[in-house]
Amino acid sequence: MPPDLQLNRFLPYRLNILSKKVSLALATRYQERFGLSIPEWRVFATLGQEQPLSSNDIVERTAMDKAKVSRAVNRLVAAGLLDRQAHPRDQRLLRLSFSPRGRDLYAQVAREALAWEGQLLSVLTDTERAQLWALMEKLERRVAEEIPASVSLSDSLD
Amino acid sequence: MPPDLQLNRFLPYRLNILSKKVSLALATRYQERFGLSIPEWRVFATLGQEQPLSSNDIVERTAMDKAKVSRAVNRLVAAGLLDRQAHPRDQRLLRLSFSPRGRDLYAQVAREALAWEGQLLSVLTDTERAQLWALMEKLERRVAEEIPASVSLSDSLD
DNA sequence: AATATAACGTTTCATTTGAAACGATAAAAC
DNA sequence: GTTTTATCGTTTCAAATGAAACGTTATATT
Repeated sequence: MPPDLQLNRFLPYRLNILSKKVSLALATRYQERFGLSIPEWRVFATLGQEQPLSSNDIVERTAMDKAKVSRAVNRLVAAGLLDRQAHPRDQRLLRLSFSPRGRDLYAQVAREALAWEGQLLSVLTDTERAQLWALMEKLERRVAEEIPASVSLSDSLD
Repeated sequence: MPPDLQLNRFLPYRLNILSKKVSLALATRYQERFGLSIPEWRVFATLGQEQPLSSNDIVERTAMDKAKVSRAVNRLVAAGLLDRQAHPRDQRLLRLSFSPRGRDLYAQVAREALAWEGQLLSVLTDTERAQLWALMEKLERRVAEEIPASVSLSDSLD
């Protein structure tokens, strides 16, 4: 008897679809309004958390691979949105930070991203939001144990 | 004052990371054990739900674009895992179904996928699982309203 | 019926991707 | 202090990607 795999009740599948829809809806906005690609937005948002960061810091925080980060950073620097300096004590590292224009743009994009998230989450009560975070954290911890140590998160996924 | 966007409390970001980890953990298994790429596995799993299907049916059900589906189907047919016939009443459509070997392989892969999902979900109680489905469904319905009609889900995402 | 329009799946082609090689710098081993 | 090993970021190159063009078949319009 074949196993009964119901795709629309299969967590990896549903998670992929939901994540894709959310990313797409949001990406459409900041691409059209701010001219940022997804990798660029991710670099940007990461620097919004903490500055300065090296490229490698961004790789670790975003699960993008280092070539992709390198390219996104180069585009942002070329666009005058980031400043790139050498780290004074370790010449291998970059010290990436917002330029004045970058900081302004970040403020705009972040404001809009938060507003958008608010609209999305408005279908959930406070209790449900708390549940959502708790569930996602449990799953994330569990799946981290499942991932073979040899595999990098930044590996290709489809 | 800049908006306070905490990335690890920003749903699109966390959803992306979780989905990526889950897909990666699972993909690693069926790539190594069964030689299936992610697009191939998705075609396979879709046919596991219902047979026969046209390529276009698979496009709609998986949110992959039609070129990707075309390629995955061709590889699976070449590997002797799928049968491809012309639809009797509409020559434009394919009638895709498992070959005998494909059906056997699907049974194996599906069994393993379900077992793996079971391990993942074992960190949640029955109540929590029910919550998870309910929350994901609410979010998915909400985000569907947000996506501009002009944008296709199968568009590039990163 | 003849013509125009639309739908399906493949192919083409320019772009994106990421694994691996690379040069440059720093840390570790000896 | 010299040599080896490791780390950081860029570049290279082959493979994957998807938008658009295409050939084929079906449907709509006239």
